[in-house]
Amino acid sequence: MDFCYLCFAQSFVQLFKKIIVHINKLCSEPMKSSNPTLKSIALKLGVSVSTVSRVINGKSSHYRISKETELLILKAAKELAYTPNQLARGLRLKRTNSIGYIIPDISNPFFASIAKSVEKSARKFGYSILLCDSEENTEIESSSLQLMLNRKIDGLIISPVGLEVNHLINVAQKNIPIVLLDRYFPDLNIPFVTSDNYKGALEAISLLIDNGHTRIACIQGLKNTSPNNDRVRGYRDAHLKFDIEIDESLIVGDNFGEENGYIETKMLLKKGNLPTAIFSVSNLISLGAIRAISEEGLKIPDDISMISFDDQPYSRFLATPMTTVAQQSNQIGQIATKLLVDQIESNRNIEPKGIFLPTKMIVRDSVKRRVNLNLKSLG
Amino acid sequence: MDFCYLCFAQSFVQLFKKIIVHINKLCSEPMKSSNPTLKSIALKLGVSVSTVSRVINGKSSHYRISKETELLILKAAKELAYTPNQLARGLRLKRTNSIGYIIPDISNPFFASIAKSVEKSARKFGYSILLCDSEENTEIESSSLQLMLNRKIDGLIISPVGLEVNHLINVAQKNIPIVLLDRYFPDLNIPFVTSDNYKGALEAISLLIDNGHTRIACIQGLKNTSPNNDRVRGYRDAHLKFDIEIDESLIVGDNFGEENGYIETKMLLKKGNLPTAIFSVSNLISLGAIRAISEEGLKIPDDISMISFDDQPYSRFLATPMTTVAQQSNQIGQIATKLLVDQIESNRNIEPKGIFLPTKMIVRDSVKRRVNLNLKSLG
DNA sequence: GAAATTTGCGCAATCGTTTGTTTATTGGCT
DNA sequence: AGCCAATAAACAAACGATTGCGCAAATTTC
Repeated sequence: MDFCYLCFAQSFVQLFKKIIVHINKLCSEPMKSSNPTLKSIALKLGVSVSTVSRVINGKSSHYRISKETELLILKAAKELAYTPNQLARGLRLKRTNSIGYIIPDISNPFFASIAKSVEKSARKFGYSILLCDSEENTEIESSSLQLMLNRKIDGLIISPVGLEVNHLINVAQKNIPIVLLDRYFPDLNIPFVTSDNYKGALEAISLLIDNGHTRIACIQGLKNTSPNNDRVRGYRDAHLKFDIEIDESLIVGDNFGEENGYIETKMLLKKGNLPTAIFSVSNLISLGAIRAISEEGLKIPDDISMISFDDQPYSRFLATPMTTVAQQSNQIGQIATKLLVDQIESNRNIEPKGIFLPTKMIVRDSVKRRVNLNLKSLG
Repeated sequence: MDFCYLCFAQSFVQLFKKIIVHINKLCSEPMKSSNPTLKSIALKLGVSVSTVSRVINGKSSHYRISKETELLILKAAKELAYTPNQLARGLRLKRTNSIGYIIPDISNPFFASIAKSVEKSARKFGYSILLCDSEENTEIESSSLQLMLNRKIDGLIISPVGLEVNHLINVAQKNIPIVLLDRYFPDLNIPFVTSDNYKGALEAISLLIDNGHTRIACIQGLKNTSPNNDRVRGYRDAHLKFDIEIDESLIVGDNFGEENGYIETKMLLKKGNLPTAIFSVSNLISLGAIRAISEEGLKIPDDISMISFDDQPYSRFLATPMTTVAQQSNQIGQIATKLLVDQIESNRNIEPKGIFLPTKMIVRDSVKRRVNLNLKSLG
């Protein structure tokens, strides 16, 4: 093995480069007192980054790090108040411990209380929430979803606007866990959690009919969303069950907001042949309806009876304490989160399933008993 | 320069290693049809990753990329539906376009409606929201904050619990933009947005006094939070202004929840020497107070008058339409977000400032005019 | 026709972690 | 003395994007 100038020169150049790099590093080091990283701990202790990482992640024994070194590192980590950079972690691990949460209106108390339980459960499971309010707008929903995907959420909980589903199918196909909340798609094989809206509506209308009402208006929410569809279906089937003809002109409205309730009620009351009762499909609609009714100088339930979906803390304190169909918003949020986390952590070999939670009729004073000739003749 | 076996062997080994690595790469390539990255575009087109990055970021001209290459890359990006991995981006850029948002109770409609405007404004400015509900618990607040910092939020909007501020000072010292919302700390030099709670309360109590009330109970929210402090201060100063003695036993309660309102009202009503009016410091407290009052068989305003802080959509429809002090929740959220984004994008050479938004008295039917002997004798 | 400039793009380091693979050291055994 | 195994920790390659610097080839200039 003779000495060789060429090779020597080459390796010398290599070495030189490395030295330069090193010097640069060292020079830039003093500046970087900002955030403690694995590197700063490693540097301080003269060990390697990997060793620090292993100790911090509690893998010392598996990688045979000596107790001595371990304690040293742990101590330094505490001193520097080290916390791992979750961006870097997420990048490497392909797992961010965050879940996306998209709802149509966070200011709607119904969604707000669900949001509370979702956030709480998620936190319990160690996940953070990335929030988006879609404003019942498919485009906002879709673009926000994309943003969340770019942020590499581990899963998605969404109350979709519902008119467009391609972006959701897309997510499911990418094998990203997803749970629908409140609104679902019967044709899609995506797990969901919602109230048994059909049964809730059926009971509500039955109650009205039992009390002698046959002309019952239904103020709808957003058409083609499952809660609305199911509630309207319950409305219809109750009529069928009691053999009462449905007056299609009494099924009105097209969104879940207060304005909708107000306008539609106004119009109902201006027309002749008044309904004797109103079935309002959401709490916000009810507020609008109440406004219209009181503006027209009518009284609930004397002039017109009313049942509202969604129970709220204030429902019992309204001018006429409202008879409502209560949903278990707490449960909905909790179960949805659990379902999602299960999917995430089991690498989704779970069969997607839909869950319907029972509703509860809360009878107060907004329904008046009515002597009804039609029913009598039926009997 | 002679030939040298040792050197040759060494470099040969090196080369061989590299080749192995390369083969591995190539073999793993077909698997990776998952998410399009800069690399996959680069590979497909036979250009370098950097070139793709520059084109995608619209820096083609600055880096003299030919129109031809640019179009090719743009086309491929569209075909593959490329979207940048925000984790990687954030890691490199030290900027995530996300802001942390911590509130004590998202199910409280007051906070829910602020949340709505915060989310909306943030989205408008191109930021995503990381949400946390602290449940009025300092520890949850503090640990969630740490989590958000680890996720490298660009800034923080928080309605702090308020009993402990070290974690907030910490954030400010790290030069991370922060805006306090609803609750602020007079002693801390941190920007905030809140209602003029003092003036709102002053007006409310003045209204009550004008109507002949002198025994006015005040049901407080969480002590030592600025909204509570300022409202109670308003309560006191109104008494001072009208030269009415303050009965300390009428200032009760200790949190913003419904239960608190219920219990404290119950106790007030059980004691002798009833107050003639109640000033309730939050909407939830009012609901509890109403519950207690109706349970005791009393009527608002005939038996007892009431003014509540926070106006809600339902306030006007309550059994007795409630006279309230309305806050501009929409504005609060918007301004707080704007303030934060300004800080973030200007590298915070902005002088921290506090903003007080005016409240508005909404007079309804919950205050009864009262002939008051004390006042007469005063006059 | 050589030198200087421009054009077009690639190399390689970096952000902070994680983890499979090496390397160096030591002690034990024959 | 020589070999093997165990121990303790470092090396280096990812994850995906950004960016300063540098290098060829093509073009212009003198």
